[in-house]
Amino acid sequence: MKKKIKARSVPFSQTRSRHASETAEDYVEAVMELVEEKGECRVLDLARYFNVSHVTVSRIVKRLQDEDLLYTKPYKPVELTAKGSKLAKRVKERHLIVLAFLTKLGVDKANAEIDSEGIEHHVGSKTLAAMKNFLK
Amino acid sequence: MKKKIKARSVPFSQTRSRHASETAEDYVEAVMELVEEKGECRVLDLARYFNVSHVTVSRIVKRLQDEDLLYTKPYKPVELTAKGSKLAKRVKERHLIVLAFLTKLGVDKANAEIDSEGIEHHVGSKTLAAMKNFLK
DNA sequence: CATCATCCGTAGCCATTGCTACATTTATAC
DNA sequence: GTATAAATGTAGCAATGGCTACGGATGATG
Repeated sequence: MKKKIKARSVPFSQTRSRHASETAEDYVEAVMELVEEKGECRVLDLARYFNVSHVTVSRIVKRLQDEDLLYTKPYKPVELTAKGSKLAKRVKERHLIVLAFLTKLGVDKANAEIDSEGIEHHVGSKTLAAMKNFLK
Repeated sequence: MKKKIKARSVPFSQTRSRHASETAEDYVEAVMELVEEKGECRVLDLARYFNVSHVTVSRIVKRLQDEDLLYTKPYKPVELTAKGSKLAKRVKERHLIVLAFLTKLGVDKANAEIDSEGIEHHVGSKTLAAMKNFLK
């Protein structure tokens, strides 16, 4: 009486790389925000933003530079590449939609902000469209 | 003209432990499902379920046993402890609510299943309540 | 231009979650 | 009961993201 195990679809296939992608999304979004807020984005700004040490930031920035999402030189500010900027805009737009969606759903501001930051990475295009539609 | 960097609230404070908790939630839920489906849950069942090697599963099972969520002995099936069972029920209920919510929102079944698996871990009690309310 | 605080990089540690390769145990078949 | 297949464990490697400790670079201030 053997039953086939139904493998979970996409989300569980590559947990580690998924997390890395989420990190990338968070970082480009943060860089964009910080540049808007104060003109430039330093490693320490990101460290404070994410509540991690500057070492962690610096390593991740290095990786994202290898992925052509960020650009920086030693002791210089962090900037978005064209690719990073494009991603950041998409991420931020999606974030704002999720936030507005949760708010309209009746979630208070504080919780909507917290949950939207976690949820946003898992909202596919179909779900995003449905949220947009709900907002209209 | 220094601006204070607004630190992001909870979600970014402890990325690693958050991911570990998500893993715990996924595993207890999977064990519960697999036990329901085929009477027992083996390491290899979980490996197929999550599309990872049995080695990865076996190490995680060991950790979750240390956390008193699972119980097993070498070469024996994996079972939920009372604590694990309680968590699994909560997780599954939340999962089903998120899935039903996305479906009612107009997302097709396939995408609702994919996205709900990612979203569920980030749905706080307030957001969950709002989703439940929407379903009524 | 020297000093000093701030910023950033490097070294090196740990935990988590992937993996392959190999060993061992358990169960099945003959 | 023995051989074989399947399941599980163990060893050891890599990538990612945490950290502390330390040292070098930058920039502001006198």
